[in-house]
Amino acid sequence: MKVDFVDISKTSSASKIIFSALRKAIIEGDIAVGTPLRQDEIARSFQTSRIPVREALSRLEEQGLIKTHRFKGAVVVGLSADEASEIFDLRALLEPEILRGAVPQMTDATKQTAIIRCNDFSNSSDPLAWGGLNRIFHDTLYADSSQTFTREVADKAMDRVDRYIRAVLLEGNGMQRAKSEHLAILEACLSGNADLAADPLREHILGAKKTLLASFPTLSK
Amino acid sequence: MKVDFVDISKTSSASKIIFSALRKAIIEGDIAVGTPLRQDEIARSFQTSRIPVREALSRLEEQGLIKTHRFKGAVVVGLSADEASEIFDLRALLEPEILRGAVPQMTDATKQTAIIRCNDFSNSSDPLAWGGLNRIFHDTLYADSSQTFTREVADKAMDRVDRYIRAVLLEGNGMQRAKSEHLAILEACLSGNADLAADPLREHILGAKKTLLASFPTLSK
DNA sequence: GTATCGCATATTGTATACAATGTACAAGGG
DNA sequence: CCCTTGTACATTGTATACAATATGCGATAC
Repeated sequence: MKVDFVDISKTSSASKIIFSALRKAIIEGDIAVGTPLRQDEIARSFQTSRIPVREALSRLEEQGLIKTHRFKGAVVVGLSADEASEIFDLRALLEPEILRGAVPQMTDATKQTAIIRCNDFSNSSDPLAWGGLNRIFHDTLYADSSQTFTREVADKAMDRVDRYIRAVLLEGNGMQRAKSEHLAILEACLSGNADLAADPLREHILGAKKTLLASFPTLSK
Repeated sequence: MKVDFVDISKTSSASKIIFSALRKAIIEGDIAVGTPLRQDEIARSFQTSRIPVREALSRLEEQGLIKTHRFKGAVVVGLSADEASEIFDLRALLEPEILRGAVPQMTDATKQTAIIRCNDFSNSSDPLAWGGLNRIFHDTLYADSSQTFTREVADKAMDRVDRYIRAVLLEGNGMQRAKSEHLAILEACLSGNADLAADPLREHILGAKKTLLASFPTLSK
């Protein structure tokens, strides 16, 4: 008899499942900014009561992805141009630092994966997948960093702007530019020179910010 | 008739009250690392049911202050020396950047407050108050920064190491040193030179990290 | 017409009740 | 004696029920 053993203690509770699903839907832009999240409706969708839904909403609010008003419910939070700009500046501060720590630790396996992920992104012809592939590539670069707390922070910062990045990749030459910048960052990582990799990453993020801000009026409508 | 009008929509729900109280108790070290948080017990303490308690615990876990295990409950999370070290590095990255943005915006009122807070800290003879006064001083310096997201991140980073800082201020010459370093930072801020202020702040934080790590074996027991 | 009030409905916040799971300890078999 | 197993208790996870509040609409007074 063959059994796929799973650690049952790691199976998710309803509230965690709901949290993850809502988080994903929000950051990917599947639930538009300003959309009210009705507890009852969500509960029915997941076939549960409102209790785990409320716990998921508490977590989401703590992440800043939604905002609740007492007795009035929760709505998806958006960003002003200034807020988006600030978050990109924060990313430009954090991620190069993470990469600087990750590069010296980078295993060959990770390097191979990074190459593949970079290609996946460059070769994808499905615009809906670009946002996810972009994020996966970045995450792979940071994978061997031991700065777990900083990575979590960077992750949450990314969560907040993810949907805007997706939008930007779709217009203008955003995708074309990202491709070539990714390639430059990747090569620096493969060469093992951390400082050499951190700089283009910083420019990559600040460049994305500029592109985003230029088209922001169109996005926030 | 005179009435103190309050915005009732801003009154807190039970879960928010419980969250704030537990958060404060945890970061100030009043609840030791590893302590299990019993829902029933907390609910009785606040005279509520377990529902709002669970929502508060969800928020706390999302902040990383506690960790829950399915069907086994929640415990207060502590830090290894490495993790603490990493968070100080993050603070050393973030807070000087926040200060750099805040100094040019700093109002006279804030400057006056900062002077007072600096004195409050220096003159306090109650060791139990040092941790709080230290944090208030830092917060005052950042008050006029417009980088709200970054400040929130820095706040949460501070939450995670707050209790260790309190411990460090109590031993050795930690307090003496903090006093003089605060003064140097304050003066740079008052002079209006942001770059001049950011550097000693960075050194202040990295110095605290060093002091902390030196006494860490004693602390984490 | 318009402004206010009162009520019906929708929605959230919380208490209570029950089900599922972990834990500790005693009973029994080897 | 040691190991396993069963069982009672403690604790968590979730469903249901109820209370508190918001919202929209029609009635009424002016």
